[in-house]
Amino acid sequence: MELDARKRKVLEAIIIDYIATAEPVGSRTIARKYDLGVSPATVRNEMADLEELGFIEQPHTSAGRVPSDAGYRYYVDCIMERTVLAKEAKSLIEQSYQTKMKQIEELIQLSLKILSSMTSYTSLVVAPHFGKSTLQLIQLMQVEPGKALIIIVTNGGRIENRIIDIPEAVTKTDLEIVSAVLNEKFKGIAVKDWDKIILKAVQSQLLGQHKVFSLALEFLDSLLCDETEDKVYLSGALNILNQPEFKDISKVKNILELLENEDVVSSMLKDEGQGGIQVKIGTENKHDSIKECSIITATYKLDGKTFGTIGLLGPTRMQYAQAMSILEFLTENLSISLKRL
Amino acid sequence: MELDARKRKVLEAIIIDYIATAEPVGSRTIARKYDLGVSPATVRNEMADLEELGFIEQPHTSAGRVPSDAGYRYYVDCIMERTVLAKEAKSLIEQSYQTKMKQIEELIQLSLKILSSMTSYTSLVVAPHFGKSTLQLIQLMQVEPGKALIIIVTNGGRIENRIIDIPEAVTKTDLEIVSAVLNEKFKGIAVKDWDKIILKAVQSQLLGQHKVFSLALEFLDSLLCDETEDKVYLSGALNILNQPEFKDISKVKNILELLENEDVVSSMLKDEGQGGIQVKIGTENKHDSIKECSIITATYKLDGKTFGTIGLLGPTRMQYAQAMSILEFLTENLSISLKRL
DNA sequence: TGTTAGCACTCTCCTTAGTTGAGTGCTAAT
DNA sequence: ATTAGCACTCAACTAAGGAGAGTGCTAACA
Repeated sequence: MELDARKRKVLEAIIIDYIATAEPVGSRTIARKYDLGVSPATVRNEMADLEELGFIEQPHTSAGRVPSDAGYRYYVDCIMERTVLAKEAKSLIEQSYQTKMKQIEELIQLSLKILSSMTSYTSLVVAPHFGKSTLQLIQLMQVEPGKALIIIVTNGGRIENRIIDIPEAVTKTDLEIVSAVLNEKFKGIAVKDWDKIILKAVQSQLLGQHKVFSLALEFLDSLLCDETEDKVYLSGALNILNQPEFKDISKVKNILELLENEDVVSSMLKDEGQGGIQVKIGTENKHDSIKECSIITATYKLDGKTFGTIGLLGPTRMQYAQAMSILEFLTENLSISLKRL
Repeated sequence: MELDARKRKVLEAIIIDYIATAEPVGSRTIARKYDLGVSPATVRNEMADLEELGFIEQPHTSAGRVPSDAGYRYYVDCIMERTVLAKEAKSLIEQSYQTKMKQIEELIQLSLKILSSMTSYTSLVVAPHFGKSTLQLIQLMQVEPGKALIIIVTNGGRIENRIIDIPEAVTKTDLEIVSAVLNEKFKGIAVKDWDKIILKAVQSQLLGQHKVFSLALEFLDSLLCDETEDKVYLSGALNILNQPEFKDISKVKNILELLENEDVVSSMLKDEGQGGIQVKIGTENKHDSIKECSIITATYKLDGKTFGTIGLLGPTRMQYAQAMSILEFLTENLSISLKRL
């Protein structure tokens, strides 16, 4: 759909003003504040056209106009120019990533904090499927007679552990043998590729030797089941409370409840499609409680492969240009930092 | 302070009714619903006395009465009888603890979920000071050349780990030697007793032998510093949104922000004093944002010693009797389950 | 033909005034 | 000591009357 230059300018003005004020925008305001060099009457005519095209709406007859979801969509796709981040903002992000971090989780948490504090929106991460990681180390050790600690380390510094009961007769040496065998079998292999068949095969092959093998394999198996779900992190959820559109407590409640449900958040973010920065505006979201929200998502990489999704949730009246720029720049930095781990 | 029987009955009726309805209670309601066998006029006289004593208040002249913090206090201390939990409630709790759990954290999270779902209040735990735990196992292992994983296990199944950089020259055997020495030095000792002096002593004693020692000790030292803070868990924070007294979004915001601050939550709960069940009502709380809330706390034990605090946060208009009973019963069960770990 | 001034019209928001009803405190009778 | 009766108070609701912002339409203008 092509709009002539003036209509674009009017639509842009309405959106920018509404994003800033959260108040319906009138023709006078536009004519004055955004010098289009035409009278309010002309603007009114343009507005009538824009309304017919579905880009703006009137809350009631005598109110100004408010952008519709379609309006925001057109703005994001065809009008908006990505903000060039101020040097200070860039160096703020870069410096935050300077601190040494040893765990992938810390990096993610840091990124979320930066994002939500810079944008005042809620930031979300759906962290990598455990299955995509490769195993770096698996080790069993005795904690006390009858109890062993089993620990695995994957690339990116993710660590999982559990204490398991073992027969009292099992010695440290036994545990070391088991560790050695498991390491040999699984090291360097992506967790998702330990599929049940391999696990079973190893299990039957080794079952005769030690009960411990089967317990360890049980743990690995449970990881496969439990950790098939993505892990969800979020930060700045309370920022929602600052938005005037959510002064109504029941809306807030619905959204916060949605955010507590990891599956839902995960499905909200994961719709990557192309990669790059994605924007979902208002009703483009599936879940009812966030039909007045927009979500901007980006993906980050580890070992060259797309790993997780990071997103920003705000009202449809969102600072798209700025938020997208920040998210883009931050995602780059995050990917670089992950590489260094 | 002694109240005569009828005043106590009137106060109790007011509190029970207000807890149930969140509406100011009038004399007529009391005379009718809670059969005291007297007329509203008599009740009015009693109410005037109770108001003078500071146990109830009038929001405005022509409204009914509302309990004051002092009123709740008197109710909790002198009038209320602890609810006897229904069998179903008890067995619900007991059954929840039947599932096998291997980590102290899982148990805590479970307890919180039970609490907040049974009471509809927000439940909180301030988890044991790391320093109180004793070390069960410390182990270093190589992840890849130049990187080692250091892991410690304390009683109660708490596990901490970190990946540290080590000189490439360090071999697996070196790491095992270091592990062995550290185990020997620290095993069975409470973390808080690894004070800096001992750490330093060990450090200077061993520094000559391996760089790894000093790195490992650095980790232990950082645990001492970082983990002096208590760990805070919470569940059901959104339950606050259901209370009519918090329909005002700014109050909710203040409270939720308070709950995000771990130090504050920790200071809110830790005021154990005697042990047993403690109640802090309204303005008895130090923090302004929860001056309209009450907190019920209890402590749970591990190895016979008081370990952590578990609490319930709700409006001052709280189901004290029921909440206290649930909390008490659950705390017992939690302590028993911890023993089994 | 596109732009603009003018104007009547609409509709929300705010204020004011009146009404209702719950609940009190006081007084006098029991 | 208790209670019935009554006048009084005050929040909450309703209705009515501006005020103001903004529109759409028409007619004049470049």
